[in-house]
Amino acid sequence: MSNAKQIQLGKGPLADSAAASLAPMFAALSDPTRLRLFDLVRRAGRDGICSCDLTEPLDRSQPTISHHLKVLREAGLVESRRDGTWIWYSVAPHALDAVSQFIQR
Amino acid sequence: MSNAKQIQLGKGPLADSAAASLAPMFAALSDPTRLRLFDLVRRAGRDGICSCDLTEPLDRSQPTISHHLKVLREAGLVESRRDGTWIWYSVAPHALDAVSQFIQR
DNA sequence: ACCCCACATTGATAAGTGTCGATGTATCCT
DNA sequence: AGGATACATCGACACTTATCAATGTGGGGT
Repeated sequence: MSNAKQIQLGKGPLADSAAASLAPMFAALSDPTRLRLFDLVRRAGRDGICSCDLTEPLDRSQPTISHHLKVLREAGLVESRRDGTWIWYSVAPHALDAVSQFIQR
Repeated sequence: MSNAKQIQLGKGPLADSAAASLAPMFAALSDPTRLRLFDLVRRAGRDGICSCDLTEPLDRSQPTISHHLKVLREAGLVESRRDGTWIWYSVAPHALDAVSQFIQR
């Protein structure tokens, strides 16, 4: 199932509900560490990237990375897939569609 | 003079400095009230919109709106122009260029 | 000079956030 | 079963933030 929210961006002023749905996505990208984290995941493409390969390049503790990944996941920007001991993260399909739609409008 | 930061988005992983420059822009849009505020300013086009016309539709106090406008201004997203007693806000040129560039990359 | 209006700033408060060490949990291997 | 590894959760801390009432500021108008 998809975690993506259906955000209705009509032609009129931005609705209260649309703003409430959009804001968390921007919030998920509002931290430098999380931005780089998302960038690393995105670069990994379809296969995704193992969480264990994210801790070192970002110079943060394992719990901190885990926390940020959770934020990205709950914002619907990334997905996780379990593979034995490892967990692979990849960009959720249409992750940035709503954001992109708002930006160019 | 322009308040826009020159953000270098190369081909490699998102640099620490780029993330640090980009994050505040996302942060400026990470609040529902501020999102709608920015949307209202953007809809006003070149002429801009008076601050006094923003308080009522957003259902927030005057100091709160003033605070949010300051955040948007310091993020380089909007500009202000004084006209007697009133202050007119408009979208800064190329305001969302860096954000847009990051999104589609 | 005076008052009114538009807006900014201050101070306060409640809530949220980034970070880490410690601990918990799940999976694999032997 | 027992140990090792990958990841999540908890608890704590310092810091930030969204909000408002009260107050400050600065430009008209009379």
